[in-house]
Amino acid sequence: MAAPNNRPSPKPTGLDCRLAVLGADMRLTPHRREVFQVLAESTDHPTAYEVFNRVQDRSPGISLATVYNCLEHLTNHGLLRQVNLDRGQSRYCANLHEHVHFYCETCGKVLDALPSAEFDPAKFWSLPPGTKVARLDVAIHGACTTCAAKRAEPADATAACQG
Amino acid sequence: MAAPNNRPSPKPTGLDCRLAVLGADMRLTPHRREVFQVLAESTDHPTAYEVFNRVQDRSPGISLATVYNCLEHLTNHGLLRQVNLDRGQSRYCANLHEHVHFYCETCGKVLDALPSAEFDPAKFWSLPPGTKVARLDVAIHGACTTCAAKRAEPADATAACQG
DNA sequence: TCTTGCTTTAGAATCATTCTCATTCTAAGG
DNA sequence: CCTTAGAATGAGAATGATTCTAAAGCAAGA
Repeated sequence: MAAPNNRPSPKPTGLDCRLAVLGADMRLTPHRREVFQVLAESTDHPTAYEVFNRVQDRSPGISLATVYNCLEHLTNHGLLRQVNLDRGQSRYCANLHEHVHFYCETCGKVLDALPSAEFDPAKFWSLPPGTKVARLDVAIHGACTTCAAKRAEPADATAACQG
Repeated sequence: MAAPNNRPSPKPTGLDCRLAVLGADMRLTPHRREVFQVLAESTDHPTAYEVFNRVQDRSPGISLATVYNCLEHLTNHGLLRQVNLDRGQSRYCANLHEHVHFYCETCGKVLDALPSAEFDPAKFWSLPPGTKVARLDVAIHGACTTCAAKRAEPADATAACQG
């Protein structure tokens, strides 16, 4: 059953609705709610450790292991997306709309990029017949608006590295 | 510690040409050549450890650290591509043609998928104006021909998980 | 030959993540 | 309210991939 917690939220917010609907078979503990809430309020794709730091403001006693557990559960239940760019720490994202990630190689910022057109991977890349596509993981690497502008400035001679 | 470094390549093969042209400013040591050769002969996107094992057949004394060094250098000089699918070991790929990777979530196989049509990321995903795209990292997750066929068989009832 | 600097090596160190296990909490039944 | 089974939590250990360190090795130029 949808596990309405013992007493936490007096009125189900949009957030809780989402949690209730999508994670129907998951026990919604306060920690999980707060981990999710932190992600829902973030647009910067925080790492597990950053989530840990932010959740600590509300739940000072929470442990990093619990944050990892919560992130894993929420991800497994389709409430979060794990974002892996290169090697290094995983990042997490509560934006469940179909989107891809843009990674600024200069400042490290990660942006969501929404699809602006219909897109069928099988149309653009030749896969062996019979292959079944489950999901597409796209990371666009480059320079964000700010960094691209900075690099274009004539002030720095070393900027002439490449187009 | 037997390092037969005193012997440069006898005659430049196609492989060496490629190494010479692309890695112009890189010293081409025997170990680097062999690491590259192993990758050039592989189509299965081996991990660093798998490369290590294969290189050991030719250079029994090579260390894992050296393999990592070589992989890093070759990657930095544009002779190899590092492939990161989810978290876990990086894989390496000597196919420098524009392509993306298909990852079979059932058997773990990684296939190259060549573009079958012109493709402009900025056309399909809305990026802020001024953004500069350097490269696209696409991983198509799904089931390869063999695994998809197995799953479709009526023998296993649990296969009905999803379409 | 001597110097200088890159390469290689073994092992230690690092870092993110996962695991272990004792403890605590939750939901349901009495 | 009390009990109980099972899930969640926390602290710290363990893991595993990768990187770093320090000490040789080797190559090319002076």
